[in-house]
Amino acid sequence: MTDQLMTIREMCDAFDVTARTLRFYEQKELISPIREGQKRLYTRKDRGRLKLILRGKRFGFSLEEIRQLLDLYSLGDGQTTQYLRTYEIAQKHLADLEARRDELNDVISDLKEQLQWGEQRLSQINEKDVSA
Amino acid sequence: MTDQLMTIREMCDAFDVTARTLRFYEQKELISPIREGQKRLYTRKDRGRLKLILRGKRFGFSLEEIRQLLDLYSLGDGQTTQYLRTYEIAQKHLADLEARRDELNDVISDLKEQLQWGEQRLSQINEKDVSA
DNA sequence: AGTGGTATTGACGCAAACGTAAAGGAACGT
DNA sequence: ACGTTCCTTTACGTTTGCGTCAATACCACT
Repeated sequence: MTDQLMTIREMCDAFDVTARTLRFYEQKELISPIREGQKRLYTRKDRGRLKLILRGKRFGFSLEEIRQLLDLYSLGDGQTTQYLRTYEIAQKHLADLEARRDELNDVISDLKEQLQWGEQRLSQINEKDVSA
Repeated sequence: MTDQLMTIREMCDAFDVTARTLRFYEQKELISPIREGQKRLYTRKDRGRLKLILRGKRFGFSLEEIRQLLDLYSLGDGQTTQYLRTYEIAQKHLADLEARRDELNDVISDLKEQLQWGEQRLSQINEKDVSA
């Protein structure tokens, strides 16, 4: 299985984060590894959550916002009582993400235009250099 | 024209930021409004830059990174000596942005799956309620 | 018993990105 | 002249997200 337990060091190497970071996330209740005596052991679930945390950070979410998002993925076991609310929140998040993607596409288009404009200027300069 | 000059308050209202934020960005040389006596007056150019700043923040860029991106858009006047370096930086940013968009699309797909899964659970519950 | 490697819990430090007074100038109406 | 409103600079405070010791503990060798 992929249910391999990993030490903190293995996690650091695998995800390119420091041990301090992992303990910090744990303190903020973003992940909750098993304790074998003193040592922490990270499960597949922890790895999944960490992956989402790092993703969230890349998109400018605060750790607190990420914690809320993580809760979305951690149901399937608990009662469905609160699920309707969660569902609505998730819908909003989805809309937000899609808006972000659209905006990101716009930014990419703009940047590409700028670069093409720059390329033309560069080629003009090169022509000058050659003809001089 | 849209070359209307705006006061700091008008900017705050238009972009939903505080005056402190605008002054802070100015101190960091992200924007550079005109000075009429004591007061700041923001041009169309300033508004364009602010828009990009806020966009950048939404995607998790630091202000320092945003400053570099802004420099891309503000050439066309200065020397092209440094442009090659800037061009390379821009290429990297572009690749980064496209990777982000792809990742964002993955996240959106995942979330949609989760939601559909949730919808099925909800409809099952509703059936129970009806048959009870 | 000593040495080395890895983990753990504090605790303090720090940069980024502003918030929040404090104190004062400039323009305006009355 | 006075109060009000809007802006200014200066400067200290705060939160987030970790970095960086310091002291301690566990385990494996030798």
